[in-house]
Amino acid sequence: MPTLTAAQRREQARVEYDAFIKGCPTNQLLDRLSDKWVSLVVAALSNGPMRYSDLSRKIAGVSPKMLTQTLRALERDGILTRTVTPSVPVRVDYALTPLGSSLAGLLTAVKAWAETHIEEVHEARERYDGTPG
Amino acid sequence: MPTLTAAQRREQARVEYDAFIKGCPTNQLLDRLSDKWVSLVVAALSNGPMRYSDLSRKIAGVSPKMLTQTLRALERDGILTRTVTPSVPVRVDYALTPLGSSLAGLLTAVKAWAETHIEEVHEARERYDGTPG
DNA sequence: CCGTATCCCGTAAGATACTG
DNA sequence: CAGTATCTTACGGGATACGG
Repeated sequence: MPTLTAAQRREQARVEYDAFIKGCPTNQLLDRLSDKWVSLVVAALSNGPMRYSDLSRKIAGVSPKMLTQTLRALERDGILTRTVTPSVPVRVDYALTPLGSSLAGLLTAVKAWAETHIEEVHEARERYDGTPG
Repeated sequence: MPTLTAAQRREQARVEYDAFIKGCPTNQLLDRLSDKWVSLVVAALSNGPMRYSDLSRKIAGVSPKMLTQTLRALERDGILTRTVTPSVPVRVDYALTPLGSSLAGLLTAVKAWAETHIEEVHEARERYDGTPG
């Protein structure tokens, strides 16, 4: 392997990395799951099906755009189902699939971890911020 | 409660939401954890301490900026420690704290979920993409 | 070797208005 | 009610060069 610039090495590393995650799709999915709205939507639905307006109310501050975008992505991945009832007005229900439920369990565990350890994190931050140097 | 515009209601909802996560800091931490680089760094360190250059090699494609930024944030939150050995050249080791290790366990579980269910996700995507309308 | 500092750009995502 | 369409803006994040 000849001499490479830092940029070339980084580029090559990225290509190898991309190739790697084709065989080991962990990082692809981790990427998808590392999304604020995904966590919130899945957590919200873990208590049972919800309508679009229910979700937009529960996940306060979410714009219709992001909510729809997130719901579509999760539907595509088989995490949740979208059920349209052609009444007037239209009614749409979102529910976790069994696949989604199993994921919700893990995200709930992370949520519980946050609840349990938030004080330690706060103390760590004060310690860190208070350190002069 | 008087009539509010959609914007006003959204604004108010966001304020309440912010107030809510002050008492229930779950979402704050979830936000922090919902980061691609956080997941990768914590996962990388779950096998033991690593030096800066080790991390930048293992987490292929990461720029020095993002790596440092992520490491500092996690250090501040007490997730990992940064140990400088004043040799020449300088040596810096990063290691998970017990707090970080407990988190790593959960993230590993999510990672395992991804590995287990990636095929289902792929099938779901093909089904979704193949659906004409 | 371990970063910091700077520039810069693409895009994620919020606000807003409108439709079936 | 359940979204779509459009504009705009902030900022995440990459490239690069340099300092301790």
